[in-house]
Amino acid sequence: MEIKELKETVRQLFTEYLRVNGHRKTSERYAILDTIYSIKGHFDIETLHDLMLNEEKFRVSRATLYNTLILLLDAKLVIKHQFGNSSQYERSYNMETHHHLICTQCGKVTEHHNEELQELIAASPMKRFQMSHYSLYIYGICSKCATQKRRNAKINKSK
Amino acid sequence: MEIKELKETVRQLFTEYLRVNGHRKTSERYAILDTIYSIKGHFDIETLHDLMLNEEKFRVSRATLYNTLILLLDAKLVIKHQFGNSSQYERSYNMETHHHLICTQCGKVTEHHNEELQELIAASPMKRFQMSHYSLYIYGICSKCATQKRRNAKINKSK
DNA sequence: GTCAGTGCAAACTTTTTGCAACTAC
DNA sequence: GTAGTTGCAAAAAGTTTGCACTGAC
Repeated sequence: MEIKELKETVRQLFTEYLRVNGHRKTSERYAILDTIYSIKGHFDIETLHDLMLNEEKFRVSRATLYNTLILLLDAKLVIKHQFGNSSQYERSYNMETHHHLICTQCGKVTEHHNEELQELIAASPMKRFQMSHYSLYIYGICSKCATQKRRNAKINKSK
Repeated sequence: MEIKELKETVRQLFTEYLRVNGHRKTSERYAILDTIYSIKGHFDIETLHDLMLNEEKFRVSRATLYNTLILLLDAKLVIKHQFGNSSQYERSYNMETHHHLICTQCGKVTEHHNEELQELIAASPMKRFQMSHYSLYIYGICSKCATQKRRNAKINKSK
């Protein structure tokens, strides 16, 4: 799906969500949704705020960002992660499910695809619990940090 | 393993960790470790602080709790979660791997065991990434909240 | 005796809240 | 016109930091 088409679709979904739940259609809300669906990876409130200001020349308060994100989470158009210090968000409509590799050394987050795993998690039988979605965070050392570590070990050895 | 035996083991592991890394063996550190290994589920700093004060009659500052938890994380005797508002911690030595079911309605967290899933995740091939551990958070509605929801829906209907 | 570790309070960061002004309906 | 929404600033909540004092080595 093209980006323009995608944005149109989520905009419609959001409109429907707002209608059903009796919320108002404000320009801020649509501008936020639009910006979010221009971002490929994760983002936090700070980044979103700056991006809207610089790229879209649209200024919204942080309070509105927090408020709107609650709606978007509820509308299932965005998902929330909590690695790092601040909450991270990510667009979720039409996104392939993916898992997160988090480097405990440098904090870098990369995506990891594994269909077999996805299916097994989705099909995992849970007593008395209705799953809506899930997050898998895999912690470890990324290749860059591993190389660095080996290099440091070598230096220390030769000292 | 009995709880007393477990505490003794982790105490030895921690001692070894402190020795190797040139840290001092303080009564605070051992008291914290001991309290943590008395807690079965998750806890946050606040809870740990109160528990030490009330159960063990041991007063430590929050700063020391944060400092010590960094050591315990590094020593792999504790793992950290980030659901909810504050960071959650959990003892990790000799613990069965488990996944977390998080109710998006009431925030309640329960454990979920699934060996097949565990093994598949542990064996999942990842390019250029050395996994150390992982966390699987499954979001949804717990049975209690689901019942509540059905009840509310019924009331609204009959209105 | 020395310096890592501790407690305390202040600082900082992220998120929430109260309120006046605004605007979608 | 009314009530939901916004922006702002203040407050709250969680975590980190600076500094004087303490105690492990």
